[in-house]
Amino acid sequence: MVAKTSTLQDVARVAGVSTATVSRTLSNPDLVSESTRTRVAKAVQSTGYRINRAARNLRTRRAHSALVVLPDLANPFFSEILEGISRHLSGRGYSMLIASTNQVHESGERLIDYLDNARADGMIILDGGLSDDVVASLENTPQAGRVLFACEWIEGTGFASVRSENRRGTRTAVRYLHDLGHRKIGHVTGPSGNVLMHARHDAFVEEIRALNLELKPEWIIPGDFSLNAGCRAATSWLEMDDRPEAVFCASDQIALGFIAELTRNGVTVPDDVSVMGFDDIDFAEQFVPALTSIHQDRLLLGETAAKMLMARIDSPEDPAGDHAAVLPVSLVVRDSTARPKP
Amino acid sequence: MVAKTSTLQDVARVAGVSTATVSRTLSNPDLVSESTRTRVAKAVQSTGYRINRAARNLRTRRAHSALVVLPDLANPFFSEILEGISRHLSGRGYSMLIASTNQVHESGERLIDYLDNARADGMIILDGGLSDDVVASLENTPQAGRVLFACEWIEGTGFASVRSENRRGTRTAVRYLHDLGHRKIGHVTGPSGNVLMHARHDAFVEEIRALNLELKPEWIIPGDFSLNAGCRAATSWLEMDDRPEAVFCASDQIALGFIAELTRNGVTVPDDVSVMGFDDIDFAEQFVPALTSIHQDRLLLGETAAKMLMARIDSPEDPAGDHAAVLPVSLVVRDSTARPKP
DNA sequence: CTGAAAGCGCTTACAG
DNA sequence: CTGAAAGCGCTTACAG
Repeated sequence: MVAKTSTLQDVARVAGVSTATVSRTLSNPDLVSESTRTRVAKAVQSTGYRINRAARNLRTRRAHSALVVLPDLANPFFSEILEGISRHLSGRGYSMLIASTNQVHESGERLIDYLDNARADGMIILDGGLSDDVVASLENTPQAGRVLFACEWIEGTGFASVRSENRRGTRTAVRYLHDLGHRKIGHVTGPSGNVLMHARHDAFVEEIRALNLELKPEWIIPGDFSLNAGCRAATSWLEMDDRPEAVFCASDQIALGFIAELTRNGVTVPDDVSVMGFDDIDFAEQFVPALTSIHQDRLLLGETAAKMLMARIDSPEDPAGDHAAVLPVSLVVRDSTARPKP
Repeated sequence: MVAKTSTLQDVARVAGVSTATVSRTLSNPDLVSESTRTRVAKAVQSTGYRINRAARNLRTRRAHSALVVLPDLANPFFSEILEGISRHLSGRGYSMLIASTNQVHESGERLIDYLDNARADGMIILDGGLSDDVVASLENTPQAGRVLFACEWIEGTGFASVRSENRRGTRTAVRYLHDLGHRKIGHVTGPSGNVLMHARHDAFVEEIRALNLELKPEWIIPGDFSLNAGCRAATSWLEMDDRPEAVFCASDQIALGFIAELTRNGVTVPDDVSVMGFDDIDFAEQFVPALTSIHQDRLLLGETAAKMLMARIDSPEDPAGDHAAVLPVSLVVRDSTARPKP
């Protein structure tokens, strides 16, 4: 149909007005008389005009896009957060760019380049494990206000952030296991150095103390957030002389790997040991046994992050809304936890 | 450090050369004398110059980014494909934009706008379920050569595509179940109308016929690719008078839901029924029982798609490489399949 | 309400 | 090997 893409000039010529008027009609129709408006509309129709974003971006000094940074694209934990972010962004006419920290690193690119290069107006970072120099580059840029952390964060920095109630969720989990009647409760942690690992580990210990429960050092099993870490933790558990009768895992993936490995070794969950996770990923409900977990609203987390970022892009010095948001979590009881056997 | 972003002009001034020379030095160092090169390099250093992509994009008529279109961002099936795509793209200095078909639809945007707006130089579509008018708009644009389908495709169109060996994988699965000794084999299908559903369903029926096996109509259980579809299929299976003793599911998610629901009903896999999936997602290995499946190399699929797209962006009329690629799949035997009980 | 004109920051024939 | 100049396609004070 349209052989060549037409420009504002073409539309102006057809409509018999200036390019300025066409531009106004498109971005600010109120400034233009109704007759002009309809004339331009027709010209846009007949020419099949589409705005050239590169030109607009250059002129307005806006990229009209935001970058989302993940530690690892292959991790399904993030997909629903992306959905939430994308939903808000696309509603505002923004595009969503995606990059993973390992790839940015590999390709020799720097994260800050996305901002400096005018490729993105802001970024949402889902990785609290950035190296010190990357963090420094982010802090020392005039655009630091347009950098936001979600899920994870970096202690001691001033970046805006969104996260879930990690501490409260953890304490709720421990209390629930305690309420069931368990007195010997263990914990499989996230990766050492990770902020979520710390938040959940510390809250775990606090609640254990608050409940006056025994806590043997070996009941804290170091891991990372993966299925494999759960499998390894199960091996540790099996080798213990004095085993915890309930285990709170720092992620659902850990919990599922833990249960799978136990099942392979003839241990039954929850009859022999109660197991809980954190996150409430889709599979938690379908696993056998279905996993008791702490639910994170990942969609809301993504939407909130996008909303906060847009506020900061719109007015960097005085953004509307919060600088930090902490989203509620909830206990979801399923079949992987039970009262201890008498 | 750098108060204001500096431009090519600033660098030129500091280096005492023209902007043309700076530009050449940066993009085509060979065209420039060594002394100039070092002088410019120093000036770039001292000014903290970063190229403005919007300006370059406008001038070169390239967005230097590609769009990846998913049916649904929340589906973890795609995450590893994204990793593969992103890996190749970032190596070429391209950014990756992500959009989901439902959101594009909701926000009133059209897919083709990404191309028309000069936001993306090409797109990789992972959704064969686009509506007819969307497909038509894609076909009728001069940029149709820069649209590529991956995983799924649309029958009767000329778009380039990458996919896995769906038919061979399916026939391999059926033959494997037959080799184990099963003679009554059922199939839970993907969503009706989906190209993958058709490919796998048709190949299933063909192989059953080739092996001269009985196939009762009710042994073909309609589903979609989800866990829930698997649960529903299990209910159907439980209600049958004459049950298939082995079931090939069109996706791993189906297979896992199927097994979970059977387990809840006291049926043991593989003792009472053998179950297979397709995809070999991460969870397949960790499920109890670990799932026998057909492995798709999703990372390679993503990389191949990106490579093909880049070839088409580089030379639209005569792209290097294939117009269609079909990637090998492989059988992964685990614990969800076994010989029939005597 | 509308237009002429400048300019966003690059790249690239063209000429030397 | 290098520079002057045009131009990519928009937006936006400024003036009327």
